[in-house]
Amino acid sequence: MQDGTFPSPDYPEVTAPRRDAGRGDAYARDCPTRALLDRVGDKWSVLILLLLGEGAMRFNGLKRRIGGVSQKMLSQTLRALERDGLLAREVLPTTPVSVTYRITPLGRELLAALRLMIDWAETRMGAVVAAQAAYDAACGRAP
Amino acid sequence: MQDGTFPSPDYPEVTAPRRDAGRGDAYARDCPTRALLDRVGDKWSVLILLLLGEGAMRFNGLKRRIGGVSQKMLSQTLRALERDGLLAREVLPTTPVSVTYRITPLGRELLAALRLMIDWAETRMGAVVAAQAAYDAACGRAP
DNA sequence: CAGCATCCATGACGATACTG
DNA sequence: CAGTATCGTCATGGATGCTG
Repeated sequence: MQDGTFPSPDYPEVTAPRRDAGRGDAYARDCPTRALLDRVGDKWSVLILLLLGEGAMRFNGLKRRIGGVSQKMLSQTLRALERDGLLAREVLPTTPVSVTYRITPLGRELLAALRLMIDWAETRMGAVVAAQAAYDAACGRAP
Repeated sequence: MQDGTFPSPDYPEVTAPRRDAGRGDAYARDCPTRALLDRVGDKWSVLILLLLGEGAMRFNGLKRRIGGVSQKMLSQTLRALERDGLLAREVLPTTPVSVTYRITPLGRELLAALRLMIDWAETRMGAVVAAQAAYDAACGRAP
């Protein structure tokens, strides 16, 4: 029971989050960077790209490796990443069908940029956590 | 009417998004990287860091430059970034008070990593949009 | 000027059940 | 195995009004 229109109720739009695009915002937010950050900021995309960076995987393989993702979110995120051209989906005509997901060159490019962020996080989030503790000590419950 | 407990209803937690941290997730999601991606993925943080990268600014200055942010989100995001140690808040005792926000060295580090992502987006999001169009043409409404 | 408090709409996400 | 469909929840974030 589907009339065929494409975007399902919660289909993630990548190009334009459909804000007030008419306004002349000083710093436009429907720019490519915002779209990328939306994708990268969601819960599973980066995890999936990281895993597929190690090698191609099947649906349930990903599900097991991630462990904590619902199959709704997994398939939804995979479809979005495929649509973005960041990964490729191959259907092998076995019985039952097996589907393999593989990162594309474009996805690998993004992953490289992503890894710099990840490296920064792993070396410097300690400083961030320390700053948070200092902030909370000073303002949160000061005597 | 506030009993003094710190986290307000919608206070952004950076360290742990309060998932099922008890589970032994194969790929833990309450890692520093996830926390960073949550911050970076929200709507205003990156924009604010970029603006403050150009120079210190006041509250309403930021609000004007961004144009589209509510002051709730602006102050909330600024407070979170300050708590993370990514920017500093200085109160000048003028009349009325003026408050200046300035990026910290830590914030500048993050901004540098961020800029690589932004550069990637600006050069390669064209390819992503093309992939989306191809995907939609093939699956969305194919004859 | 620089915020905080409150209400409310949307939508992201998870749980569950069902299919080829 | 690899999904789709549906429903409920809860957080995100915008609008509005008030304060020092």
